[in-house]
Amino acid sequence: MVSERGLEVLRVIVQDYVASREPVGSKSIVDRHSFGVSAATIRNDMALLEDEELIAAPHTSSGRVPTDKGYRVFVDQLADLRPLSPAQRQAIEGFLGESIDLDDVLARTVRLLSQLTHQVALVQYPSLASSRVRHIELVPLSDTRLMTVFITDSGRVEQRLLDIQSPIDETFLGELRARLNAALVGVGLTDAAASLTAFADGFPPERRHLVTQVTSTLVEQVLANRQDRLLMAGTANLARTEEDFGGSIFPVLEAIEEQVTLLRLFGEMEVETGGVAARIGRENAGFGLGETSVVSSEYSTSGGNVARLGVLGPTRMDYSNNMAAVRAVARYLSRLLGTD
Amino acid sequence: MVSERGLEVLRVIVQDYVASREPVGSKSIVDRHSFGVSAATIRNDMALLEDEELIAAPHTSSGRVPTDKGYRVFVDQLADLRPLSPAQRQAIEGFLGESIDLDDVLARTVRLLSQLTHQVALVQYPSLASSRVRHIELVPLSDTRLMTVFITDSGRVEQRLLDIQSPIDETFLGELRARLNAALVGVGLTDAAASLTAFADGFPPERRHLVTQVTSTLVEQVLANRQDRLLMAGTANLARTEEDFGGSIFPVLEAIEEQVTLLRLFGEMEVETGGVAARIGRENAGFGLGETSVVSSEYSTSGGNVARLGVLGPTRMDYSNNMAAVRAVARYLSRLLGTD
DNA sequence: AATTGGCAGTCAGCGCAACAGAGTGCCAAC
DNA sequence: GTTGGCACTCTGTTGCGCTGACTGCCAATT
Repeated sequence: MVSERGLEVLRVIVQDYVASREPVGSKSIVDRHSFGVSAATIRNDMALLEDEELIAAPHTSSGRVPTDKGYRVFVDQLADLRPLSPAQRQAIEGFLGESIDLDDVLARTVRLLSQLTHQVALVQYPSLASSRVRHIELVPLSDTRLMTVFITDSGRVEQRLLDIQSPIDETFLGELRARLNAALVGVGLTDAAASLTAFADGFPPERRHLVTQVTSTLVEQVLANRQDRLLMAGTANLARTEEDFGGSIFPVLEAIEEQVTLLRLFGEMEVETGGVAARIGRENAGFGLGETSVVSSEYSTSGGNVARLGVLGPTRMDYSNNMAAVRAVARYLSRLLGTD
Repeated sequence: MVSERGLEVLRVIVQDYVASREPVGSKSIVDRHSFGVSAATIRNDMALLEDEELIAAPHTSSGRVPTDKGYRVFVDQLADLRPLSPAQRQAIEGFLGESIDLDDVLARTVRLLSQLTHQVALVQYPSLASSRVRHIELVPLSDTRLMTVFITDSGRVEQRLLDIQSPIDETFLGELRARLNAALVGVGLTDAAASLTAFADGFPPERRHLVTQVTSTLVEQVLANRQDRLLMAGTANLARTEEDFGGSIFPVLEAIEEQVTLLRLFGEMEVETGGVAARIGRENAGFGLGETSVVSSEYSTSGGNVARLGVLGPTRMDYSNNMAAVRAVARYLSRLLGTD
């Protein structure tokens, strides 16, 4: 069994390795940290840690490096998430405080997060599964063009253009608008599609065609809204930390472009201590990201929607700092969007 | 002076070097191409090409590599832009043909272009400097929330949310909407901001506050619209071609994230032969992209707006293929958006 | 004047051997 | 449980010589 001091040794191995990118040996541990014991003792502890597969030696005679399992223990038991400094805190508030609308808030958030962590930052748009229709607007642009605008109570707005055959009858458009809103405002997105498909039935045959065109466009908009989107920033950090990705960042860049992968990954993350979750190294192998870790947390909006935000980087990353930053930003964002 | 055959030698050096990534020597040239002369003769030609600084030798005794100037001559005089194959052409039409709206067209375009060229693809949103206001819509969302929607004749739609103090008077809102549209529809974006600042003067003092709030939001939207945006795809290709970027793709990823840089670069590009322009290697040094080339072309929309689209990759890229692809996509896109 | 074969010279890349340095594992002693 | 000591292992570096690829030049040829 690994002793108390053994875990402490694991902690400094993780810390030193993350800081220096070099395998850490028993000698350098006693030099840099005051354990009050000799290098030989540390060596004994390290032998135990190696038995538990928490650390490993790249070559027969070199220092040790944390394994994925070692990082896991570090994250779960050893990392101290000290709160951000007041200055950092103030930076967050100052930076996000000036935002105009939801898009702007999230765009600022993702940049902020990448600056705080020096990693690739990810922010998921609030999932709209549980949000409701707030308003539907039909705007005639010309004789044969119509714009449909679709607004949810989480502040998301989506518009689409629509070409129609016959010239638009303004009066009828007003009636259609009123009836659409009457039928849909307050309805959850999951049910909205169903309501829409039956909607045209209540109209006289000569109107059906137009109404069906409009409702099917709206159905598309509902479905498009359900698909989550992802914002990203800080991809240049991948080049900086390239060696840590086992030689090539190609699969990482691919996953980033293929947002679906990252969304699935987010979806599999569970909330853990302090609301911050981490997926480490090979735990992501199924996504082609075996040398990559993701740290994420949930945030919530006034509508009761939840979404995730986090950072992605090499397995060898500064978990303490990144988890603290993710937690702080998630909390602040929840507060900002909650008092809506 | 460089002879006719000398230029032919330059062409095969560029082609072979791009294909193999290895300096090409006189022997391999006579082996792979039928010049009908001996290696010594080719060597004489190569000596001349070197005098003109069109090629260079990495080491005293190795094959030659094109210089930036060599690529420039290749692009301007030697590259044959054979049209795409019917199959490729059909792929373009099939892929872009199904698009729904402007956003969707451009998103598909950029992905298509990166697939055709295996490089990072860039598509600029149509510059709105020369486009006009088509419609303004004010949508009350609740007692104290208003959404402003701003539509241009190039099909761009932008919305913003607005909190106001006093409850909204629906009738007045209708009047405001009508007067805004009367004053602005058809006005160019460059003049719209000016019209808006004076707009509130025509209203009674008790209405001024609300009107000013609305108009200043609209001014913001006008200005935001003038800022060009850029879509990108295929960044994973940077990892594939990494060695060609002098070791690190960091500055490239940085420039990509800092869209302003790329937009300035686009802005400096002149149209050349066949409508396709290229900026090669050190010509981009001012942007921190000294080992990067950009191939781009213009496309136009029905509103008379023009914007650029292109690809970005290492100096050592397949200019023939990329220029042909950029030209074809730009032409097809112009046709698609022109018959609007 | 252009082309050619021949030949000496240059340099990168590779394999090999030797070496220094860092770190471990183990053991006997405390 | 802890410590100092010692033999052992392995990496990374350096120096050396060799090979192969190419060039540059020259004198001969067409």
